[in-house]
Amino acid sequence: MSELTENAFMEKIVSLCKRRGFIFQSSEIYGGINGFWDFGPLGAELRKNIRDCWWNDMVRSRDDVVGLESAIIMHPKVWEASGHVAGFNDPMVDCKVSKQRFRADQLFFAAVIVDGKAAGYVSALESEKTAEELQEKAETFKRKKALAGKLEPVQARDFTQAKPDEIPLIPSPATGEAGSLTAPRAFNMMLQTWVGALRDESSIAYLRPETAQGMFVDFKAVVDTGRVKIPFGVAQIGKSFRNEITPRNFIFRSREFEQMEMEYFISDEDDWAKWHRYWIDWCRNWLVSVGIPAAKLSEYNHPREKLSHYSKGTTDIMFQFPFGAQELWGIAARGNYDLSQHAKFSGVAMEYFDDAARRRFVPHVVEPAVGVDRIMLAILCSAYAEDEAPDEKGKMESRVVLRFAPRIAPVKAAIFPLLKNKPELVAKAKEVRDLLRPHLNVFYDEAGAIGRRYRRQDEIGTPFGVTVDFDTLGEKGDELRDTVTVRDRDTMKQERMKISKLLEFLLSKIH
RNA sequence: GCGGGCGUAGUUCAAUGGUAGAACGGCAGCCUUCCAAGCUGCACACGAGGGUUCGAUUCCCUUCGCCCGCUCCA
Repeated sequence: MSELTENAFMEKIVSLCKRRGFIFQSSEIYGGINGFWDFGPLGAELRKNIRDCWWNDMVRSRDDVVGLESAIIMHPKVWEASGHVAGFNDPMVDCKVSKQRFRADQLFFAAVIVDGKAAGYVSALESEKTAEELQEKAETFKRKKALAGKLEPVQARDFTQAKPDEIPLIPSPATGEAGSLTAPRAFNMMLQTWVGALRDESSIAYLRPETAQGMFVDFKAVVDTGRVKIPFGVAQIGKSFRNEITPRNFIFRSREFEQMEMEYFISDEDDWAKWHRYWIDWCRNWLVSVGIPAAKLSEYNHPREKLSHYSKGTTDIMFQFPFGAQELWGIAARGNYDLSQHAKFSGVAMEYFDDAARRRFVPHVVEPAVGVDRIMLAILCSAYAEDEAPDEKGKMESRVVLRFAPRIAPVKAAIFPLLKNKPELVAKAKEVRDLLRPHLNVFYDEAGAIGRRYRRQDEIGTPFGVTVDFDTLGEKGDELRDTVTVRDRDTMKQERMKISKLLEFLLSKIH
């Protein structure tokens, strides 16, 4: 696809999601708020299905994974231990001309002083020889300006020490020209609030930027009570918050999002790479099981030099979004960094005692982390299709259809009376609805021509349409009495079956 | 956060310095024996705030939001 059609494709997804009640801009009546989304009736169903599938497959179907729901707001020290507080408080400086951004404490500058008078400023980024670089730049500066006199040795300072009246005079390391640098600003990606009656430094708390820390902080509690044996995992689904500078690409990057994370604890002597691979494969298979085509998935291994010092390896499962291949699921081997950090900060030993080996150790961890929102978007992008369907007169017309995997579809089956002005059809159709409703999310619709009703369901991805017609009532004899037609969303083919077989049939297709 | 583009019914679009139309969609009714049929009726919009003006959806400013490109993504 060309760039234009990729963008057009996204716009179709966005407007379908709005039109059919999957996704709304948050607070729309007040003009909206950037980076937050609401999920309408069908969106809420779709997300519930995503969460339920994950939870069933990740937790309930396994002997070695247990669930957890930790609080969104935790003790502020959690985020000091995890590194989020320090990592988020770096003051940053923007160059308005080059659009580059620098950490203020890594951007150095010095006044050029000739014969005791300040002639201007030079700047350089932190390196092994920042001082020499500044000295050389000062000499070049003096030569270019043809200044006579004695150049004093430069005194390097970092940008956090720049006085407000100096900032406009300091050249950008990117352009060499002064006047384009902003004052240092702190970019703290954590949303914060105050807990309790007082609003001061001591009452600051953060909305979690990831759910993972809950599993680490509660590690001992789970081990002591959960009857778990290494290797084992702790899984959690929940909202997380990051004050993203640029939320973009619909729900791909937002400020409030929902994560599904699992920390798989293994022995420090176990082969982490084996488990890393195991979970990458598990995640890929799971994605395929919810209807994401394997052909749109790829893997990206983070290069060693870019990994955090504690990380042994991180692999992202990438999905080919309309706006490019982007991270969908990150599988990180985090060593024992997190547990060790919490042991250090809390003073509580984060160890596991291996009864068989009579040995105590800090487990290592492999973490598959994914967002409900990104999976939802990947599913929507994978499912969207336009094909041809015949109209009443047999003429081909284009049809919009969401080809959701049945297990993920918000509505599993729609129930229709062929005509709504025939009370017998309506009554029978409602009977069928009531038969299925305790087991499946079904939708009853009698408004409009039957073809229109099929199309409406196509657009929201309902895999099956069940129609009650005159044959159901026995118009053509007992052979067909109490049979209905079941129409397949993708093939548009119909199959007639006994109402008594209907539930069994649908369940077999859906699970 | 920076630069560019854009904000009109649910959606996709039109028109206009004198307070807005269409198509599709929605709802109700009639009709209709399987793929968006037809007829009738109904509801629904100028993102927000300020300014200029006798009068602003239209011009200007601000703001919010969306899209694109940078940046960011620990």
